[in-house]
Amino acid sequence: MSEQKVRNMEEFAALVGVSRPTVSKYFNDPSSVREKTRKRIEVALEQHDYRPNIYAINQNRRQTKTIGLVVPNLTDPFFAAIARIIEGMILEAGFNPLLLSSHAGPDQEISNLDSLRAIKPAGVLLAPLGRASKVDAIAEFAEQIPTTLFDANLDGVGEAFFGSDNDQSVALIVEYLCRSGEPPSFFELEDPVNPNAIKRRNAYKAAMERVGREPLFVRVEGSGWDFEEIGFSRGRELISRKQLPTSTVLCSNDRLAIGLLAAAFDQGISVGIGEDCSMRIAGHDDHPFARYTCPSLTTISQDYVAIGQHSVDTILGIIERGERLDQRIVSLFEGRLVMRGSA
Amino acid sequence: MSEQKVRNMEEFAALVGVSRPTVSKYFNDPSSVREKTRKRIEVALEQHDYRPNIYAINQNRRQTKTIGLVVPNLTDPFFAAIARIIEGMILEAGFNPLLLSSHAGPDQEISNLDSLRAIKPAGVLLAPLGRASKVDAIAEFAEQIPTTLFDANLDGVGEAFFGSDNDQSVALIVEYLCRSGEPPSFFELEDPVNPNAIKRRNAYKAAMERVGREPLFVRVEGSGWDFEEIGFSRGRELISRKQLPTSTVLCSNDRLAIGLLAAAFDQGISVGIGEDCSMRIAGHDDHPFARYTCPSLTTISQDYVAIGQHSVDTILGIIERGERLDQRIVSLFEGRLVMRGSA
DNA sequence: AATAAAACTTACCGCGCGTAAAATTATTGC
DNA sequence: GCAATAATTTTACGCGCGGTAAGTTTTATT
Repeated sequence: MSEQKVRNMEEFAALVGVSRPTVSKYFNDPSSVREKTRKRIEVALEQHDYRPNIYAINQNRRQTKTIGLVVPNLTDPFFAAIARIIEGMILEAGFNPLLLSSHAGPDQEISNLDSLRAIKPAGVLLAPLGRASKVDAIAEFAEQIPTTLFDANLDGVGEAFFGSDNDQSVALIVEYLCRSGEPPSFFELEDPVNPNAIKRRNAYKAAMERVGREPLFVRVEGSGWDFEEIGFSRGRELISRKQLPTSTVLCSNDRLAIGLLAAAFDQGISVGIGEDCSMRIAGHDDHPFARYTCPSLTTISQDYVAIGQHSVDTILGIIERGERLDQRIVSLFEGRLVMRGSA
Repeated sequence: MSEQKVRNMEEFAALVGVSRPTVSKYFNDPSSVREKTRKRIEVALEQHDYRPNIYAINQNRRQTKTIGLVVPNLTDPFFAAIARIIEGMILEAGFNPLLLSSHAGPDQEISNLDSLRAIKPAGVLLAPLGRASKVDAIAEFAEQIPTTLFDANLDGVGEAFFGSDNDQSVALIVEYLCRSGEPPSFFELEDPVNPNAIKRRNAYKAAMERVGREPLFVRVEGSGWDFEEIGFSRGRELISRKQLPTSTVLCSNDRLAIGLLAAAFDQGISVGIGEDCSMRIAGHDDHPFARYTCPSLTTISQDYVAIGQHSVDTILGIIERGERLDQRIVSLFEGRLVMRGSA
């Protein structure tokens, strides 16, 4: 590696022995220059480790090579896992992912979009907070920058939405629970912020009615994203006061279920499908930790590889074609029943 | 909000009625322009929502207002939590955090540093992978851009290291376990990648010897960051074959402990401090989920607020002064014993 | 070898801002 | 009220690259 420092593309081009525009072409698309030239540039590149100034590049380009990825809460391992998968897909497509977390706050969500606006990304994949989101501001953002939603839908916002088919997945687990024992009650927040929660509530009701059972809701107070804590503290109260209507409980998501499992343990209730168990608990999402709860959690696994891939492909398509979709796409993917020890 | 779109600072300055450089000064430091001018700019700002082009800004600045934050694995809720805290501190200091995850891979770690190099951050906070890290490349990076390490130390790399005092924290929990029952054996990976793991191993040995007990190591095979899985599968084997040397087990970290707890449950072993329990399990780190394991996990809580704050303050100091530290700082913070149900 | 096509060079402009130095304006002391 | 000084603003220049058009050289084709 040469000691000489290359200050800009002009200097680097001189070292290579070609003109600056040729070097510029190379960096935009190495295959757009002649084989021989490419080799020469690449040799020089190794000797001087020059890299174009990213700010100067993006100042003039209409579009950057960045794709924004905004998730509601990175502290939630579920979203951390999805984010990681999608990051990989973006990289594979030759773009740079920029991951931002809204930290469960609508203001932070808007602030993230503002940051992205400043960066002029080619596109954005957004998993919105849901009902807490400032929809108008997000819609305005999506007008400016190609945006697709995933996980949670906001009606009419963005080019597309990819998520889970809660009707299908909840029906799946409700039917399983009914088939294998007592029909479940539904454990959820009284006033959920997440649209999925509302869809699951309705899906549960419909599924129960379909099998001729009366839907029973256990609605607990609690706000925010501290689901484990809510599941634990409210669950403990309910169990100790024997206020649970059934001994089989389907939770609106895995994190609530993890809290409820802890509450049951705390109250000396053994959970599971064995003869000696007095309670069954199921969740939804296949949280990364669902495998290691005690007992391991029966749940629904979302197809987030499909969700991620469709989100990425859609945004890439829009970027390539340079024009928006004629019609907003909404596509839902089926969940898979993951049978474990808890139900 | 006016409909007229402001294209650049020139136009915006014209609208305000001052020169462009004055506006530029305002954005760099609002207090650097006269009160009257500031007010006028701010009024115009509300009417036209202009924002300077971030690429044009950074093209000419020697230093950007970005601080890089690299963690080994965002999928690990422990790091997700730390990252979030540090992000907040960076924001509070008036800088923009850029969070990157190394996804447990040395190549990704280097790739993250390369990305950061392109962005010319004012400073970087790096939690390295540890022994798997490509130390030379990281050291070279730290020469170019002010960098402090946290969580895991790499000898001599970066301006400073802030981490936990494993000697103190492990002694604390070893002494507690010895005081309250059978002395613990130490459950760990045979060949750990994390420097903390090695320090904890040694700290355990020293602490046991100090109380006049023989250190007993349970070393299991397994690589990577899939600690729960390793703890679970290896733990299950050990328990079923009755190969654990003691019924009190101190795990090298909480994630291993979570796996081991699941293994114990799987094998019908009741864990906890009650009369009817036949095993005690403790961890280290106070993982966000440690509160909701069954039973809840007795562990050591790292003072990552202090770790984060010192990391941020140190890098800010270097940035402000514009020069590196005379001497590398190494500062360790004490852990706190968190007594819960498992031990 | 003639021709066409591809690749490259030259020359120029524009992007949106930072920054040092010069010019202006405001403040202070007397 | 006036000069001296300090604070603020303006002038003037540069940053490192993208993009384009016209001209030149190289390569591929026949």
